[in-house]
Amino acid sequence: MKELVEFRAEILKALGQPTRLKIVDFLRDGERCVCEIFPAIGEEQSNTSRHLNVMLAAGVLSRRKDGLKIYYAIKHPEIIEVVDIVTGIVKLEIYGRHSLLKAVG
Amino acid sequence: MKELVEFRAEILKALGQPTRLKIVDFLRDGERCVCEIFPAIGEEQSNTSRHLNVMLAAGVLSRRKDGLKIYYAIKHPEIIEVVDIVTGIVKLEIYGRHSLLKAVG
DNA sequence: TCACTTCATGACCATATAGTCATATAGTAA
DNA sequence: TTACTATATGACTATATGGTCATGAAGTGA
Repeated sequence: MKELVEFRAEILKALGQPTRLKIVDFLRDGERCVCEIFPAIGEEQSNTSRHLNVMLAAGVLSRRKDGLKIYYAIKHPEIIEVVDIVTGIVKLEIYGRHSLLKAVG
Repeated sequence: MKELVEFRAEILKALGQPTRLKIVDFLRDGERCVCEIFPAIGEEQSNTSRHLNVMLAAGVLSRRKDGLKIYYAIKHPEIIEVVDIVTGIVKLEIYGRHSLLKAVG
């Protein structure tokens, strides 16, 4: 059986890729079909489909079928929290690096 | 210049690997030197060193030298938050899957 | 039936990653 | 100096990943 640490890593890894993060950002306001997602993030449909599947498998997204369209949504609101906290950390990091640059040169 | 989305992905990716997650878990209580970390997580010294470097570069860990030893610590308390939230999500996921298994057969 | 739309997937390629082993580097202490 | 400890890194291997292009599968509607 898969270890807890591997499940945790799988979720974080699923979120730790620029294209997938863009998808999560786009899904913030609610579910969207693939046909809306891939133009919004500027990626090919096939590539988008693969990334959606990675996040679906990790438990990051959920999926709903409606006729021809397949709607993906963020599965747990906690995912948004995680992404927001990380965004905050990045801002701290960037501020820190800029201050350092200023201090050095 | 690197995009914000890439910084965010870098942090999440740095956390999204079982060996690195074990390191973060071990560093919860405060800084530790490499010589404490690698036996604690059961990995080789060289491999541990590489993973520490990945997290250092991503801004997940900080580093402090003291004589021969190098102490690593979690750089931002928010990292712990992220990891904890993800652990919560995993528990929801595992519960969901088990319920499904029970419901199915 | 046929044409069309939406999404998933097979085949493939280039690159990245995790890990191992041996070695280099830096600091300590005799 | 020499010997030792702690950490980092070069060289390498096997596998994973992200992406593209072409095609398949499923649903819709004429």
